[in-house]
Order: sequence, then C-alpha cells, then structure tokens
Amino acid sequence: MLRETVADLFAAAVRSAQAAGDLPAFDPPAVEVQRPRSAEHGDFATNVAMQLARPARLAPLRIAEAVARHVAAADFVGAVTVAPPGFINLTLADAWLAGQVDAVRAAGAGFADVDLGGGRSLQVEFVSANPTGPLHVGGARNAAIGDTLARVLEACGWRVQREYYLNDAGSQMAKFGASVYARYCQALGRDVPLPEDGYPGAYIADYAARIHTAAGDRFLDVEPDVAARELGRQAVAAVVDDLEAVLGRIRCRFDTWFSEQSLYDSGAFERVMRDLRAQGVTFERDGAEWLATSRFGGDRDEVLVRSSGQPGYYASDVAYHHDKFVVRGFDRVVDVWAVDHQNQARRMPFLMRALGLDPERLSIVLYDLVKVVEGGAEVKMSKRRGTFIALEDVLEAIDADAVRFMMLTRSNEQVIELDLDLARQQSNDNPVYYVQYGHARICSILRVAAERGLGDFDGGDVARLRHPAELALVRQMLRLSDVLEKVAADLAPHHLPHYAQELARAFHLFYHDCQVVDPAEPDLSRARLKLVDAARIALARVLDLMGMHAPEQM
RNA sequence: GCCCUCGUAGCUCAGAGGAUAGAGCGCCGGCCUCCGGAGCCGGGUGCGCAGGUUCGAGUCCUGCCGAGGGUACCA
Repeated sequence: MLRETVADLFAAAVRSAQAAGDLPAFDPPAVEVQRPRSAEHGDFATNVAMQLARPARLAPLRIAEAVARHVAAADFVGAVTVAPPGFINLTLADAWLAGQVDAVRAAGAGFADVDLGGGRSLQVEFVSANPTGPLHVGGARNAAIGDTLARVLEACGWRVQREYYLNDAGSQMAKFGASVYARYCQALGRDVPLPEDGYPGAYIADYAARIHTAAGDRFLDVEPDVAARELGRQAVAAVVDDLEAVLGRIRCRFDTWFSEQSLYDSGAFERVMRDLRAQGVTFERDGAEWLATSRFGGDRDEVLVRSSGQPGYYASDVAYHHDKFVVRGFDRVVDVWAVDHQNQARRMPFLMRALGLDPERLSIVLYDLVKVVEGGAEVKMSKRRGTFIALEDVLEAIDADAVRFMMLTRSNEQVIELDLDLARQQSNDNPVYYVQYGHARICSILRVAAERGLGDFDGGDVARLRHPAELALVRQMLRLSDVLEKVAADLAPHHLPHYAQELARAFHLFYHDCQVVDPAEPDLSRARLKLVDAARIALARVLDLMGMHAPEQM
C-alpha cells in the first residue's frame, strides 16, 4: 500500500522532471520500489534512474538527482537522497511514523488488511488426504499452508471458503472397505484374510472395533461385497470425525467436506461428460474414452473413462473442478497439493481450457514432503504400507503452535526434515515462543501500567515518540501489509513467520532501550503505552494469521 | 532416459535482478537497585562447480555434479 504510494510519488517525480526540462522526454518505465536491506538507505529505494540511463542518455547519478529534486512534498516523506550508482532513497518522516501508532490502534483487528480481492469468492481446497486412516505429519504441512493462505487471503479482501475433498470413490476406497471388513470379521472370530493389497495398518482394526461397538455383528450375515462397501462407508465417517478433531487441534476448520462419490451419485459427472462430448473434445481409443487435452496444450491426451467402464482419476478432477467453477461459481480456486502430484498439477491448465475456463483462475500450490527421522533413521510414510507418523502422535510431544510454526517457516519448495527426537528435545526453542513472548510481555506491561495509575493512555501524544527504537518498531508494524500482499501474490506463507520474528525482535529491542511505564514521566509513558498497544495489535494479528495463539501470559 | 524442485554459516533455514548476503539453533564472552532474562549486546570471509545475459546475478539462461520427487486406462 505505502509501497505503491511511494512508487506513484517517484513516477510523478520523473514526469515532473521531464516537464521541467531536467530530463529528456521519453516513455518512462514502471517505477520499481524496493525495501533497502540496510537502514542507512532509508525505508524505500528505487532504481528508476539506472533504468532510465539508456533512454535518457545520461549518467544514472545525474538522473537520480534530477528526479529527487522533483519528488513532491508529502506528510510521510522525511528525506529523499541519492546514492551511487544511482539509487534514490526515501526515508519516512519521524512525525508521520509516530502518527501511525494511532492509525494502527484505530484499525484494531483489521490492521494491515489490504483489499486485493474486492469481495470476490475464492476457495482454498487443502489437506484432502485420503480418508483411509489418520492424518500423518505431511498432512499437517498441507493444513498449515492451506489454512494460513485462507486467513491471509481473507485479510486481502477475498471471500474465502475452505474445503476438504474426500476421495471416497474408486479402487482405494474398495480396498479400504475390504480391509475394514476383514478386521471386523477377524475380531468376531471369522477367518477372513486381509485382501492382498489391503491396508495393513493397525488402526484399521480400531475402526472395525468402533463399528462393531456401534452396530454389533449384523454385518456377518450380509453378503461380503455389500458388507465391505457399507463398512467402508462407516469407517470413512469415523475417519472424517478423527480428521476433523486432529485438524481442530492445529486450528484448521473446513466449511465443507466435499465427497468425490457425490459427483457420480448426483449425475454431475455424467453431465460434464455430455458437455465435453457435445463439444467434441472427447474420443474413443482402445475401448477407453479420452479427453483431447493435447488440443489444449498438453503433450498427451488423458483417459476419462477406462476400458473397464470405470472413470479414471482424471475424470474426478474434471468433474470436481467443473463443480467448483461452473456449478458453484468461485472466482478463484487455490488447491494445495503435495509435490508428488506435480504431474497432475501440470495438467490442470489443459483441463481448465477444455472446460472453457481461464486457467489463471486456478492456482495449484505445490509443497514438498515432510521427511521424518526417528532414532536416526528415516520413517518412510505410507498408509498403504501402514507405516507413518500420525500428526496426533507428534502433537503429544510438540505444541500445536510450534508444529504450525515449523511447517510454515520453510518455503513450499523445501523438503522439511523433522527429526522427532530433536524436535521433542528442542520444542521449547521454537521461535514461535519468541513471538508469543513479545505479546505476553506487552500484556504484562499493560497490566503494570494499570496498577500504577496509567491504565488510561488514550490521551497520550504520539508526537513524543522519537526514539530510534520506537520508530523502528513502528516501521516493522507497517511492513505487515506488504508481507500479506507478498504471501497472497506468491501463495507463499513462509514469509509470515519470518516477519513475525522481525516484528517481535523490534519490540524486544524497544523494550530493552525504552522504559515504558514510568510514573515520573506520565506523558512519555502514555505515548509509549500507545505504541506498545499498537505492537500488541500487530503481533496478535500476525499470530492469528498463522493460526497461532497470542497468549497474555506464558 | 525425460520432466520438476532443491543445493546459502557447524546444523535448520530466509533472501522482491541492486548497495556491506541475514536469522534461529549450537559454541564463547558480557548485560538488570528498573515495566516478564522465554529478553538484550558482542564474537563468522558461507551462496555446489563452470560458463553466459546484465550497468549490476545467491536471484535469470546453459552445461555439469549432488539430493529429493514425478514420469500408468493407480489415486
């Protein structure tokens, strides 16, 4: 926001310099504004003079000086300077910065909101792990990414719906049902072997036992195929209950749990197929029905209906995304998938075009795997093999906020290595506590202030805030909007925890340098209490956007 | 084989084509008669290798090396 204002200011300065004859006339390029790494270089910098050197045929430094002279006065502009090889640096005005403390407090819970979505609808579909067993830690990464993106996109003005796609159709489901059926029968003394390619995990027996408790042994008399299907259905319902519970523990909630099977039951799939056939983008080959994705940019065609008559997995993707965009009419959809779906992700744009939809409306967030190490060896995770680390078990050892922070801090493309032994040992070192401690410390200061007769500081005059540490803290708070824009634009939530640490650091530094509550200096105290209160708002906002608690005490 | 991602400090990781590449952990040494020491300060020649593009490359391109993932009428 502020960044754009600064860019506009520089762009106007370029035009003004041209109008005054200080620069030759030419079409100026878009002005790029960056945040300098070093504080000596001010709050914002532009390289526009370097970019102009060629068209203007002048030395960058000369151009920079000319543009800098034409930067209009504004309340937020403190100083405009020029530095070799041609940077124009802008420093925010101290008085304006101090004034932002009141602005932050006025904004309250909506602080740093930035309207990019304009109220348009957006669906974030995430987790969507197969409902055939407990959620493993990789699912926690998906959950942290998806939920945080949903929160950030809401803060960015999108009307967000959160969805979990239940893969409750197809062959995996049949194997799951057969596995539950086998365990159910075994528990009741019948020797029904686990299917060859069934699920070997011990939890299958738990679900069988739960169904037995609820429904008794009546499925023993039901024809096995029918019983397996029904037990599968009931087990999925139980799994979903468990998923909802464990996801709730890491503060993820879903608006809808969308059943894949419903696409077939409702006839939605057949309707989409009819549309595609009518458009002539399907064809028969080798007894299967294909979608001619190669006509839409794909390097191959995709099977919709297998020669067996069963729909392939691509069929579900087609029908499901048709439902999202055409039936339900989302303006945008963000799907959060693990990197092992990279091929599927690559094909999505072709699917969109085949449906007559703009591929830009669909974003796929691919994140890399969570590699779990325990006892010095990697634990290969596979539900089908029955070996995996359940999120639930991790949460026994590590606090939910710490788990989220860990999952969020790495960029999506990084493999996360989770050493369980190390994590258990070091969970108190998790940086989330540094951020939360800042928040708790502020709350403590506010309590002390009230005890010492400074509980009402609304009349404090922020103009008294001039200390470098005070202004540095304000500067950090004001960055949050930029961070949100960045997270939303790149669908990269990892910027948030990094920013949170910097914000907390700015607060701790300020706290170290400046006495907040000082009855001998009531006016200064009231001004600083306002600043501290604003910092509380900012810290609470960041923590909430990451789905973490902002404790008043620790 | 082909495709995708990654390779930055002892370890785990940030880094919006710009200025002197940062943080956490670990290690060493300091800091409160005062609002929470889960804090603060100091201690460091690390961008896998080789070319290229650019006024400027950790960042973009090519090749190589190393790690992971993907390459079905499986989901």
